[in-house]
Amino acid sequence: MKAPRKSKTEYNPTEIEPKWQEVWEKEGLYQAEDFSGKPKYYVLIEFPYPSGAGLHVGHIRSWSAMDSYARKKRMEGYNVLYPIGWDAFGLPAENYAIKTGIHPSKAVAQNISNFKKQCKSLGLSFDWSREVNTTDPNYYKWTQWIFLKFFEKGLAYLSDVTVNWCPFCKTNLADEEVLANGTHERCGNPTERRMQKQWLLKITAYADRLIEDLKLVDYSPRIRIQQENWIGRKEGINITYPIDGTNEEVGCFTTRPDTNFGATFIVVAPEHPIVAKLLDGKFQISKDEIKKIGEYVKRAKNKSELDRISEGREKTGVFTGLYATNQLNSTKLPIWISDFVLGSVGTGAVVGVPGHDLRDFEFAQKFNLPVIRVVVGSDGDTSSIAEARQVQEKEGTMINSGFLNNMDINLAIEKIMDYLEEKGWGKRVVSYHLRDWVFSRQHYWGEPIPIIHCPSCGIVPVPEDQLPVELPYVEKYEPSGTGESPLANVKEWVEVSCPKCNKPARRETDTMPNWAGSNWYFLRYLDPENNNAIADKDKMEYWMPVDLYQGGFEHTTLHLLYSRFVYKFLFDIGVVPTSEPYAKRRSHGIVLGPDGRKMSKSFGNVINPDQVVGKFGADTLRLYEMFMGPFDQTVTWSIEGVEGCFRFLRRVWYLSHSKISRQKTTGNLLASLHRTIKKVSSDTEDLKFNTVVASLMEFVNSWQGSKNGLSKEDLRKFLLILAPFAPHMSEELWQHMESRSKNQESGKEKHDSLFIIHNSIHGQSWPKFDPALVEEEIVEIPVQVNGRLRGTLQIAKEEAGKQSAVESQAREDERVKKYLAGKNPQKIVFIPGRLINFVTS
RNA sequence: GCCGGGGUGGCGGAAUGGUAGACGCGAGGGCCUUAAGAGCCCUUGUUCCAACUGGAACGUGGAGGUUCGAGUCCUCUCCCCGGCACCA
Repeated sequence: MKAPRKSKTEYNPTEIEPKWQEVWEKEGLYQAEDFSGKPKYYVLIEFPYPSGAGLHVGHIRSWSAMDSYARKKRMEGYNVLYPIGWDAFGLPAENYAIKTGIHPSKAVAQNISNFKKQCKSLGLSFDWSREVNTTDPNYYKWTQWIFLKFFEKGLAYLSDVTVNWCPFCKTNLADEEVLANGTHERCGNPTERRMQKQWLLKITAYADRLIEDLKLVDYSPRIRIQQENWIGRKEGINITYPIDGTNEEVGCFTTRPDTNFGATFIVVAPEHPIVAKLLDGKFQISKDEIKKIGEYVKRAKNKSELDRISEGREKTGVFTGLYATNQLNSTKLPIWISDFVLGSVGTGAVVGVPGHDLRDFEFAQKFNLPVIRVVVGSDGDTSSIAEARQVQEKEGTMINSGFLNNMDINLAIEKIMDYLEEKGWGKRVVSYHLRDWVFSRQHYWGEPIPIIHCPSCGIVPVPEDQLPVELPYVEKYEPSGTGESPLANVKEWVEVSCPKCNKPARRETDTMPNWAGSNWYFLRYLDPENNNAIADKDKMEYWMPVDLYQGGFEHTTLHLLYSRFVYKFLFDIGVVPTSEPYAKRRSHGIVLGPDGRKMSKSFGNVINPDQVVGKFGADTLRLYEMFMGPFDQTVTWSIEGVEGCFRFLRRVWYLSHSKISRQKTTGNLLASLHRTIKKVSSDTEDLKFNTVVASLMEFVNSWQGSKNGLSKEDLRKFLLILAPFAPHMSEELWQHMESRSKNQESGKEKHDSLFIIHNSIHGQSWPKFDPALVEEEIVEIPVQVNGRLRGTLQIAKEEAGKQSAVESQAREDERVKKYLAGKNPQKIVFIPGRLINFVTS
């Protein structure tokens, strides 16, 4: 065949890619249409924090995969919404401002423009007309509005919370800023914990619904399980123990009341109310003891992370001198104080059952408290107190437990709960691992909390018509040094008059956490310019819920849970139309550097996507990111792999110019095309992008190996299924074909994009496969003797379904004969069209 | 410790309980070329027996089990990664 002109055979992505990006943008190809008659499909990716480092190849993995998915959906006739925006509040911008004096908004704008440029150079089909930015006052006006609604409904409240404090930097720290050894990541000094008034959101009020409604959505199992575990719902009972010689009692939460006959002590947290009363001298204990207790409590409360880590699990504690009574068996339980009991968990007090709980056992050992065994495990171990191995069994039988004896523990749990409730000694309760959500930050670069503190009226919400409370422009971003946000230093902003009584008052100077803006951004895409509401109701009605939400595993617990909570709240107050925001959630694995380590500047293993695009083009990069490995698993970057994808595309380019037949596509190649259409269709739907790419490659291999090549009609079909994965090249080749055929007809120059669906003569839409062609004419049937492969038959499709035909032909095979050795099989397993197995023994 | 994910050639990885290793990379050989590059063709799990056609055994972290048949299902166990971590 004649070699085509060089310019046509040379695959030059850097030339064709920017060209089509410009055309697509000019024609607004990816703008979603509100209220379109087509079925809607909302694909959501997690909007990025626009860091100074630019796009990470990890972003690109997720976004180009979803881009392919969105493109395919469009080609199938859906009205697809695939938007992007910027989650631009956050510490890095603030730290950068402290270092350089450059205002965060300026740095952020710069980073966004860089991100945008990078996105566009990848040909991602985002609807840029709906771009949102959490730091835009028109956006955060609504973040603040949501807060006011929470406040109005009593779900936002102020409370004393322990915070991480760096005494050296004089600032509060987020948990992420405190290293595992308890030091501040920036300055390396030990951090402390101290109490501070903070705003909290009552997410615990939604705990049950957040679990329950997981049934309504399609999340992958591991995501669902992680959410359930994070919420950590536990059914148990609060048992009360009267304190001897007082009118006081102490309540302990437990999930294992069956073991209560084995209780030998009670431990309360240093924060427990009874401790304060003790120190106030409300009970009859000596001054010396009070002093001792006071010292322990003080030490425990001030204990820094560093101290706690260095102590490990070593138990500490102090005896209060008080005893409580276990009303079940009238045992006296000494009351101790120890910091292994957390004030914020359960009732802040635990009943010690050292025979059946590891921590209680360690505590008992340390302070010589008795250990009683009340459950026998399935191993029949009844070892006595002295050698008691600590056991936290899941099943077993009760002993030493009065009326519970010989019962299965699960039955015993029910029985004793009934009994305790009947006697008025306990009350069934549900406890959660989930805590209320601390919603204050003492930083500059966040949404101001729209609250005013008035000396006479107290806490006063900023009236809605005064939103947004804009972040003032400041000169200094350094923390105030008192633990307040830098905003506290902006006198003219802080000092306002009270909206209620008009007297002088002060603004709240705390700002919201990074999560605030990202809780509801997917709603703003639906109506980004709206000044009267979060978004127009009809638009939300049309688009919600998000059909597919795709993001990283690291956001499974926090962001996903928080945003579901906020959305449910908005549903309850009638703002949004559905009870769950995301119909389907899938997560992707992270991309590691070529050395198998997490990409990081300090390792020098960061892959710069711009360089890859510059060398190989966006199509290659996108294809490779999907080919690397299973979408939901961690993958390692490989430069050789990128080259392989480039080679593949170049081969497509070459074959499209050279191996085209005037006749219809025949035989294997035709069957291969239809099989590929089938595979690409279903695997894309299942987000199995690595095998999508593999099947495209497989097809191109058979194209290359074919005698006559593809017909033009079938080349079009191939380009259509390639298009979501290599959009630029597909469009270029498509247009090239169009102009060749149309120039002959009409000489018309401009042609419709491959991505526009209309019922043209070429049927520009996602191609359908012919089921008849997908089936092989001649199939291979493996023949086994005793489950071992001894031969394969080539047999016509319709014959392969008949046992008689397959069996007789199989018996003819020399090797099969040899292994049967003249014996008649005792059994023949025949799976029609799949396999035959002779069983002789 | 708890929860989750994973372990398959030299490497990344395929595989509705039914021919393990698709596809890509790497490697070896050949063609093309003045040469280099690119491209094209062949080979490529291990071991052994054959010797150019082929055949056998072993083989999916390990040990058992279910099954005509197990990478896939069950039990136990080891290792790696991620998250949480004294949560009663």
